[in-house]
Amino acid sequence: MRQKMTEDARASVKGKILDASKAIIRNKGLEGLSIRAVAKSVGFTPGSIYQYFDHKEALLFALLEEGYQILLDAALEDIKTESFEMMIIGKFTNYIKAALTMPDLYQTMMMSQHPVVLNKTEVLRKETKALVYLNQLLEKGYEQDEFNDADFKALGKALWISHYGLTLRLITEQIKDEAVIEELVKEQVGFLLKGIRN
Amino acid sequence: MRQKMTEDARASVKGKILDASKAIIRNKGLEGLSIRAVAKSVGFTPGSIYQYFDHKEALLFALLEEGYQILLDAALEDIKTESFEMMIIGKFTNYIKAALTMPDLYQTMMMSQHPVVLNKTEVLRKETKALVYLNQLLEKGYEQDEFNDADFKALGKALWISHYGLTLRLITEQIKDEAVIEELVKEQVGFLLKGIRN
Amino acid sequence: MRQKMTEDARASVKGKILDASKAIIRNKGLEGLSIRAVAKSVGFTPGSIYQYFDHKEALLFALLEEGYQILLDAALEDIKTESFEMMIIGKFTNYIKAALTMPDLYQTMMMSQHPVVLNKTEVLRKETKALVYLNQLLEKGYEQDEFNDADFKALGKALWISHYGLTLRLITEQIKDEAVIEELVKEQVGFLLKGIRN
Amino acid sequence: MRQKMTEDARASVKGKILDASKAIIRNKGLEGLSIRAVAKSVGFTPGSIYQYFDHKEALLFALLEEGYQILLDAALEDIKTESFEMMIIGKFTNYIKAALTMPDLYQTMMMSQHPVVLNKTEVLRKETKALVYLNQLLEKGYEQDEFNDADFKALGKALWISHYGLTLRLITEQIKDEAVIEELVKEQVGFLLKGIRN
DNA sequence: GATGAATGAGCGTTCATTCAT
DNA sequence: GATGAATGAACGCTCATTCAT
Repeated sequence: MRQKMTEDARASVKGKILDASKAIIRNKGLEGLSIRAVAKSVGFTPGSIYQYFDHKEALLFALLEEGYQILLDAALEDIKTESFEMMIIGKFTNYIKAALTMPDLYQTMMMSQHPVVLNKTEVLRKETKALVYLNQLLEKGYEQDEFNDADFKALGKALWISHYGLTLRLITEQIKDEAVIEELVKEQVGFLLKGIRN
Repeated sequence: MRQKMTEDARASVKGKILDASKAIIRNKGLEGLSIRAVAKSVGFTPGSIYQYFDHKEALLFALLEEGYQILLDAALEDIKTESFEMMIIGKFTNYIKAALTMPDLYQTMMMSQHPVVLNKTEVLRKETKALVYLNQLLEKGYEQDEFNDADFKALGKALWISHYGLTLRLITEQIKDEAVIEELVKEQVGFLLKGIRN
Repeated sequence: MRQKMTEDARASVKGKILDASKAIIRNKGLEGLSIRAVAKSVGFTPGSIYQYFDHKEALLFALLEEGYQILLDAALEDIKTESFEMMIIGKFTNYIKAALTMPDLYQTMMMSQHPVVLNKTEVLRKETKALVYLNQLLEKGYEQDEFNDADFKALGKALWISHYGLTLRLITEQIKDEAVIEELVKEQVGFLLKGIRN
Repeated sequence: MRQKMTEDARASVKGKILDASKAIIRNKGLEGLSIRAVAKSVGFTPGSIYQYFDHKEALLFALLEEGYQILLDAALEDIKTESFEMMIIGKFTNYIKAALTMPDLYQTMMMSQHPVVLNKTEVLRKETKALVYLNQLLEKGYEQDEFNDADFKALGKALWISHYGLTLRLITEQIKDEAVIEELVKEQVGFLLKGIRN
């Protein structure tokens, strides 16, 4: 019982550390994230952080893990729309908005070559969960006569890669206007679905 | 004459420094690039590097400049093909191959928010040279009846963003097999042009 | 309690650092004072100094602060004398002796144009504590009929400036003989008070 | 003959180097004076400076030499006044104004402990030329009944030391208003001569 | 006489990590 | 479990000076 409470406490402290880290990244960028800075922000001393995370890298991992969850949630969140195309557009838009709340983290995660991270983000050799879900959407669109027959797996991948490029451009070019973003998503998805629309 | 020889020598040393820098980036990543490491690699004292580059940033700039030129050359290089679609695919493939020879540099360049760099890479608000060129290709395809009427500017942008996402995925997922790459480009471009092909 | 002990230890280490710094300045001059030199002298790694002082400047500030206190104490120290003139001479002499124990520091402090330092040393636009105190002495001398009426504020300032010039000459010309110093102070003060002596 | 022309040319180049150095000191302070900076400013390369000055120190020497001459000229310059007191005040004022045109150099010169420099600036053990001249003035003032009998040597020294302190305070406190300066000199000299005025 | 590339030594500073308490 | 002092290794950078050309 005591054990369990301790576990909870541990998790809660870990959470505090992660939150502080995210705030630091938001304000000073990834290079601003130092163990010292995190410790100071949580009211700890540098050494104490190591009670919760073995290395700085472990902390970063946890951060990426969290970030990944947020993105996934954004993509899976239910959306009421008239058409599958609108739904896809809506989901991508939500996903992008989520990514834009943590640009540095998003870039780091999506470009990490660490096997554990890659395992979740890889899209060319395997499939991300989000990608699987996207394919299902396309197939349902076909079943309900919104789309023509097509190689939905390949199309889903093309859609994903396409929106990935867009997300990174939005981050780098610091475009935050939501209307503009939605318009860009619409265009990008529009061109890709143009050939299969009924 | 003497002047010019000196200029040449200078340029040659600069080249050596840049080459060493690229090698370091290739082996240890961008964070491994330190003035000390470069100096050691070319057999200089750290201070000597400053005879050729004012700051570390200046060295990085030169590196990006070089990289940008290589990419541009790859994209503009003449290609003999039967169709515009094949040409676009060929050019993207060449561009991507070039990018893959300098993955860290490519990422750094394309994600840099430094105004001078951004000025060359920006694509949402402005247009890169490569993008302008791509649009011309599409229009010519239209004039020669290969493509339907369409918003070529928007389509060009969509193509560019799409291949950009693909390039970054190839880098991150470390896919180097040229056949695979060409196949992926073909697919990606294929979906985008599907709707306007005659 | 534990807190306080730590505080003490900290202060003691800080003291060690300051002492080492003073020794270095004494032996190699102000330009010889480097974080590295200080660290080596106290048996630390350069980085460790930063646990106690945020910048090199902060270390220098602390040094000046200490020096300033020593000077002030020397000037305010009680002296038993028959006359106010002797008291003034005695105080100046003490002050100068104190300054001569830390010549570089004294010069640095008195010539610093840093606002925080200047705030304590400025004498033409404002008044130093020592100067205020000197004026009081002169006025008491007037009340007790040792001095004539005069513009005591201006006279105090003249006395201060005068002894300041003397102190710097003693430092530069490296005169350390206390008898000589006292004689010089006597002369200098003597000429300035000559006109108001009763 | 050729030899002589070369000597002249040498001197002229030296002069150019000295002028550039002074400009640098004026703009960036003494710490801004680097061989590189001087070389750049004269259109030379660093190495060339060493053809004219053996070390940086030699360059500094020459600078001090020049500065000393300027101060001396300022002090010896003829002044038409009604009284010796006014003349002394005038000469000190001129001297101070000259010093204020080269504050860093003045401080460096007056605080240098290098024997060659000290030989010219020493005032406690020996006498500067300016000091000898000041004593003559005081004696003439006595001969012409403006002043009482007194130890003129000591008084001259006191005057010199006093104005020296004032000059350094003016530099440090950055007071440049000529009216204020003259007033301060008047006061300072006034108090010292008060006791011997007829 | 001038060049200017190169050295060598040094500077202030930062940071992940360790470990005795 | 937490502390926080200390390390050790690195970083970018500056400068007086030398010397082959």
